[in-house]
Amino acid sequence: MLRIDDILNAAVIAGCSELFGSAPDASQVSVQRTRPEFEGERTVVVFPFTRLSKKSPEDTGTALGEYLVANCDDVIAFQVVKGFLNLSLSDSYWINELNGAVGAGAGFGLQPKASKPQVMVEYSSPNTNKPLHLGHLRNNFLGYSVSEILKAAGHDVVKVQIINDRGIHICKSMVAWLKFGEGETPESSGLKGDKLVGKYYVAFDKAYKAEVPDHGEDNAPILLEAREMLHKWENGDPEVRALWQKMNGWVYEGFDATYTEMGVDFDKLYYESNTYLIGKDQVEKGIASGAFTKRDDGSVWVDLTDRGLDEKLLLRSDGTAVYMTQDIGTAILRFEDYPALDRQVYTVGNEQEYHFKVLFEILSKLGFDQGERCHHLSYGMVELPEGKMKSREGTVVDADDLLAEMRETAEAVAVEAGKLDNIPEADRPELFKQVGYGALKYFLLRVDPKKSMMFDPKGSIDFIGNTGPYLQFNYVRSRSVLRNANIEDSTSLNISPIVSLDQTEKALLMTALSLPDIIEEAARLYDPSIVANLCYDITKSYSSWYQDHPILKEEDSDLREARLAICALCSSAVKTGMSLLGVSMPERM
RNA sequence: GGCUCUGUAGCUCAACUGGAUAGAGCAUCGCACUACGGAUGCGAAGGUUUGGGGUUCGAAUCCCUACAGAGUCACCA
Repeated sequence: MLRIDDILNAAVIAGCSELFGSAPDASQVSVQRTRPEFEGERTVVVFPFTRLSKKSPEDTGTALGEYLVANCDDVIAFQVVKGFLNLSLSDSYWINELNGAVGAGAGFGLQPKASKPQVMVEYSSPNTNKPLHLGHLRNNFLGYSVSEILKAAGHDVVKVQIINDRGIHICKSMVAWLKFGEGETPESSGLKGDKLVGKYYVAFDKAYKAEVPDHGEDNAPILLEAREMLHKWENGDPEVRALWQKMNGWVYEGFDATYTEMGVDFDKLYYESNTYLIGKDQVEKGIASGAFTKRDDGSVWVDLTDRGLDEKLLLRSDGTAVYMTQDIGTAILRFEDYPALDRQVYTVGNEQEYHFKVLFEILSKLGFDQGERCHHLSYGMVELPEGKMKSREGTVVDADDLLAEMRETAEAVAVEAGKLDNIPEADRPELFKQVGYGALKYFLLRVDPKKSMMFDPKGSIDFIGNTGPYLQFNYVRSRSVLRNANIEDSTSLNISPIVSLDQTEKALLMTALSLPDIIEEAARLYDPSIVANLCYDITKSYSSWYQDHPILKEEDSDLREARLAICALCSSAVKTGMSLLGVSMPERM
């Protein structure tokens, strides 16, 4: 909240106590921004106090308003409308805030580094035989953005992913490559490694389906071969392991290229082939401590019915691990790797909500108190106009294709608008990425993560209206103004306290100044959409203000300086906010 | 069937977590126009917040209920 809000909160409580003889509970005090159609900037809702004052809302508001004007230096006037007490703050208050924020420079809105507990964020974690698609883009952008937001809020963040590099699915691709591949490699085919392996996964499926009518689903020869290969892999067969490493290597090269394009990164990688066995020991410990129970058939279960959940299998009767077993092991491994870790955040689709509820309960049951602080960053599916993406129907939107399309669209729009004359040839590819990827990231992140969202590939993404490029365009314009004013370091701007600001300017300032609160809230809720919406609010207000408030042409030098500062603050706040979404802002476009 | 989530303008999304007359963008129509960068700004039109009850000064938001959609409830991952 704004600095003034703390003061107002306290003053309202003190005022009630003095005027009405008893103080309201802190939770009853609500200070919010005044709606633009009314005079003033901050509003106190007075209904809760009528019980104390035993007066009408209007009289209560008036009494409180008079008290606040008398006792708070920055409150210069008030107005009561129905049960709402609207307060006008002094120009000097806003100038002070503006000076403070501009003085903080690029650090405005950011908490000191590592001033809060260490958090691990897991995201991406793809299957290694399918290329990345649109759903992964939402996952990656979300995970990356939440990591950046947590950092900005002062947490030390460790970005990780678990790579699903073993199992029957990998063996399927390997079998198909041996049978049909004729030694094809990324180099020989010119295909990206992940695409090449994906191609053989599809080839396997095709061959398998052809065999099913004659042999049945469970006895198709090619499936038996894959199972045989999985056995060999588990027994460490050197040839199988070598092939496995070769093909996974191709996939990683392909994925890395895509991650680089997306602008996401990881501090540490976990591989399922290294962690899939470690959960069993933890399950054994759980049996010993009484957290889990072993049944007569040898299977192991956890009973969570007292927590409103079900019983869940942790080890099969033959002693082999299930998915949950691995996740328990991996989670505990991570707590061991990072002893200071306060919690883990898992960026995984909402179809696994139940799984993570169970996982966190189990961690608590095993004595890890971090369990109750862990968070499943659950997100909804990205749907197409014709419904869900289905590989069988060929409606999967490939990540690399989409990124390329965004670059091309950015270029086409720039050419169409005749914007490239002043952009050196060498800088253009980078610019098209900034604009194209900015549009895509903003589009995917401005929606509340938990909601499923609609993506229309044919309509593509607009570059006007509430879009990434609109924010970039206004950023570029404000940077241009600052350049023309020869302002290299805006922290040196210092606004005279005698400048008078109009209502539009105060409202704009109020919006931009809320960046620190919004970052904190977004970190608390693990929700980048709040940051995206703030960036839009600032930009929209800025653009409207810019239209009829001359900056460079303003003749009053104090006012000119103040407007330059507003310009600097808005552009800096939006740049910071957008960087938390993984969107980089061009200087020219 | 049990549990979870969602339902807001023609479409895509907001609404400070219970506050004032529910706001933006797109699309439609109109206005500004040699613009400190027009990838702009302003305005019009568009709503019984899925229906029905309830709680209270006050509900898109909380409770109950009906309806619609999604997910989940595997010795799958």
